[in-house]
Amino acid sequence: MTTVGPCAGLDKPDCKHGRSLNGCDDCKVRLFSVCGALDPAELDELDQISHVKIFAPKTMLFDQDALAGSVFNVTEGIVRLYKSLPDGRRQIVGFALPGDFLGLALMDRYGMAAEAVTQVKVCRFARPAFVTYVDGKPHLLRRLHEFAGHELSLAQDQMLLLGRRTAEEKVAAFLLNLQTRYGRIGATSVTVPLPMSRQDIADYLGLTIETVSRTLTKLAKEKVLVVVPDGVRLLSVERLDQLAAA
Amino acid sequence: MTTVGPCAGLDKPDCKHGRSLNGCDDCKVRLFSVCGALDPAELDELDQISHVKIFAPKTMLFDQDALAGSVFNVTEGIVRLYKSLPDGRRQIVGFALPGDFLGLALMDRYGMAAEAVTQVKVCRFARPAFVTYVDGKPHLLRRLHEFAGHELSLAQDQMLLLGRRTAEEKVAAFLLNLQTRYGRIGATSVTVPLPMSRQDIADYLGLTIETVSRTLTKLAKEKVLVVVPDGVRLLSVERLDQLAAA
DNA sequence: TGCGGGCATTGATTTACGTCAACGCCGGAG
DNA sequence: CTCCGGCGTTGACGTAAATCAATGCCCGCA
Repeated sequence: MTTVGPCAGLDKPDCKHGRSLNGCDDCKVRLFSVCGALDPAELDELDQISHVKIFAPKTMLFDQDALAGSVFNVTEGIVRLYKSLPDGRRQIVGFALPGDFLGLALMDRYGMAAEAVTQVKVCRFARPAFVTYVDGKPHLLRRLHEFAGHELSLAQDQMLLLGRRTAEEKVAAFLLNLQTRYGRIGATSVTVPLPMSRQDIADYLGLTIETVSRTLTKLAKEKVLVVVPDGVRLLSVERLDQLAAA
Repeated sequence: MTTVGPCAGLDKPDCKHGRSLNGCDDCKVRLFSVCGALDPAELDELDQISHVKIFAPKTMLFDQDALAGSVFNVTEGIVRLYKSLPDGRRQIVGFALPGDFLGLALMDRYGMAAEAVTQVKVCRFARPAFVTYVDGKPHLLRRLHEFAGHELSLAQDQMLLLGRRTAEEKVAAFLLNLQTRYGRIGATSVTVPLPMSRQDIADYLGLTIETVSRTLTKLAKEKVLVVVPDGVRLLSVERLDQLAAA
């Protein structure tokens, strides 16, 4: 099955110069993602410049301030996006789930680093090719802009969370938010997987691992949730909502 | 000078159906703002749908979650943009200076509230008219998108600040940042005006007024700056850089 | 099957920042 | 000019979360 020639050594046996067998057609996240704005012909064209790539857990998609050579559409797995201070303090600015687009701003440098949390599958596009592609498609640019606007709004919510909420409120909001996002990509459940480490959660919420851990145990003691391996099971979404809202 | 008829009661004697005498031509911030992407003919067209409006200090441009009826380009003064929690805790997500655009995301609701800090002068556009205007102008959409990308990047920097920096680092970064922004709109000086209250600064940095005040006093004692009426004079930008960076 | 190394939890203690409270300054109203 | 109310500063004290420090758990690996 593994081919020789231009495809040798690529991640997937169904490689067709880096694309999956049916290209975007069988993409599970297309409708949620920026690609949802495209008609079949445009999708085909996009297919030509896309490359499927798989990243192992803990590998880096790109580094903070590196030249933005590519943009990505996440199709499987979870990516942590973060900024670091010279002394090592880290702030995770977001977790990218399937359907999320990395490099939305189309700027010439990534302003943050991106690392695979789980195994991650992406559609990669060379930025110049993607920008050229977008140039003749105002509706796609419009869609990108909508996504960017949404991101901006989320970023501002996160500012409110980081600046003005208590540890308990932060954790509650985080869990609910994650549950909602899983739901949108078709994984509705009261069991919320947490593939990222406690350190990741802490760096996302502006806390320490100890505080995250203590807060989860506190919520567990209050029967709001149960801590399970690699996740939590929510017992009272209602109560969690209360905590997160005010 | 004050006209009767359709212009009666408007803020400015040079009113021409809400526009200033020379429209965008004499706009001081045009080149810094999204309008910088437009050629003279387009500018003229934009002029037709713009209305100059003046807001007194402490008046509201729009409220959190209100329907986004207008978008604005700030031409004079300072606007605070904030989100509030039901219990009154507030996070200022940004201060808009001349040249800044409010409603970049073009979404149907403002996600935040906007209040004039000083007297504020804006170009107001009805959102539907503006969206229609943008629709035929991909280069303007591109420019809006660039601005949104920049905003997003700033928001992420602010997350890092809120989540991972100390009070002193926060204040230092805030002052330098503001100085840089004043510089970009042609007000380069080591004296940084602070027209906003201590409460505003605190709500921007995720601190209390007391901590902001104490931190400024501390920096003053260390001869890094001098607190002056409605501002600070920076004595050692170098030292401030050190504090802000790491 | 036992060993080693992350990762998470838990407890004891510290601390940066918040809270509470008093006071001073300044600018507008009478 | 004097009073008043808002804003900023300063000090004393409290506390949420950080730090420091074990200890436990799980999982890959010999």
